[in-house]
Amino acid sequence: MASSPATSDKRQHIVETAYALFKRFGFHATGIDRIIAEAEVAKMTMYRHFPSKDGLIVAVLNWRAQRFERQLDQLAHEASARHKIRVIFDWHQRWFHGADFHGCIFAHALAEFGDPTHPVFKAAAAQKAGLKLRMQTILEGVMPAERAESASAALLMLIEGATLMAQMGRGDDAIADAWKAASTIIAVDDTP
Amino acid sequence: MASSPATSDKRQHIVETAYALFKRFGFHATGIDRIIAEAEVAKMTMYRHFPSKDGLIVAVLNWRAQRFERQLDQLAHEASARHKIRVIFDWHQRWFHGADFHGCIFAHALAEFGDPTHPVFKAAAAQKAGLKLRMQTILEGVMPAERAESASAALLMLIEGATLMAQMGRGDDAIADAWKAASTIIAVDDTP
DNA sequence: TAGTGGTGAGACAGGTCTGTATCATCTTCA
DNA sequence: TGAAGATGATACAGACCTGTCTCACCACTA
Repeated sequence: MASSPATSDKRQHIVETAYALFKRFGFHATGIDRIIAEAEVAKMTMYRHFPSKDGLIVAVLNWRAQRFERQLDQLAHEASARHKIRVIFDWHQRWFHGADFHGCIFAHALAEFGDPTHPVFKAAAAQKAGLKLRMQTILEGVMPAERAESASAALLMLIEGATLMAQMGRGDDAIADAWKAASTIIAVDDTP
Repeated sequence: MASSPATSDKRQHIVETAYALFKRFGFHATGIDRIIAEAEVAKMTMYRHFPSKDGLIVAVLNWRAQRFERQLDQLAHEASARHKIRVIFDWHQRWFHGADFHGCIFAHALAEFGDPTHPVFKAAAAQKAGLKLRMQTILEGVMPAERAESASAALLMLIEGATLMAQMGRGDDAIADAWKAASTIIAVDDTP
């Protein structure tokens, strides 16, 4: 092999450990020392795999975004557009009920790195754009492209808003109300 | 007077200076030294008015929430519930176009202080609850209480989501799409 | 056996952070 | 004039931050 398996293992272990700490305590509040202590690796091991803390954050966000996309891909077996959207909302409902739910790490990244030119900002914005594009593509099958564009934007806003509500402890009502609104949007926009 | 006017002036000046820095650079990334340098006050002056940095943050959030409520109060002169909600959306549209718009500072506070028992978290959550209650009260005049509860939750999610989109540079489309969706929600829920 | 690459452990530099202490200065009002 | 309170300026402590450096260790391989 080009690289030994132990190498990739260490790197991935650091990414997942950092993810758990970032999402719980935030990016600035989580120090390198805490990450390497929790991951039980030497500091130099971390800095050999990632150029800097910001580089690690970007790697964490990209890994998390890919996992998110993969999970939705595996669930996308429903026939109708309405059901496909519903599957996405259901995924969020289950996510809200997870033990270690602390809000959306991408939204948090946007909050802590407000500069649009910053790599962390870009990585977080890309995840949002990906989710919107996914829903837009689904809706384009049942409505004009222009309507699919604005409807998918509205659905994304509902999901983001629901995630914020869930972080404040109202996850159950949030996703139910969001789906009620989403259902209305799809139904109205679906019938020209 | 009980306290000299200069006292309140200094305190308020610190609050507004800290607000400008917090919303632009975040809470953890903004140090006390930078706040007092920008405000041109001594460090002890700041610590005489606020018990700690967290105390200053809470004071900033509470002041900003009160200003927000005051601004909406002044605009709430429309007759119909639909127009009253529209006024709130319009306020956000103007906000998005402001020169120093960097997203919602309350959402950012929730992101950086994830502990629900933390005073900063509570102050931020209170602002969201206040906005929802305002819209809920408006809607209760034209629909059953139960529907007003879930409709106001959906409207809040749309606003929060639109604010996130605006932070990513899509403010114009965001508020338009949000209002389109909101209009549908109000219209459908309005006719039983 | 000897070399090679990944790793662990920890010291270290240079800077920044929050919060406290000290003392001089200014304004205000009696 | 004199007292009192608010403020400015600055030094300081103790902790934490990111990132670099050195050296020893271990597994594997030629």
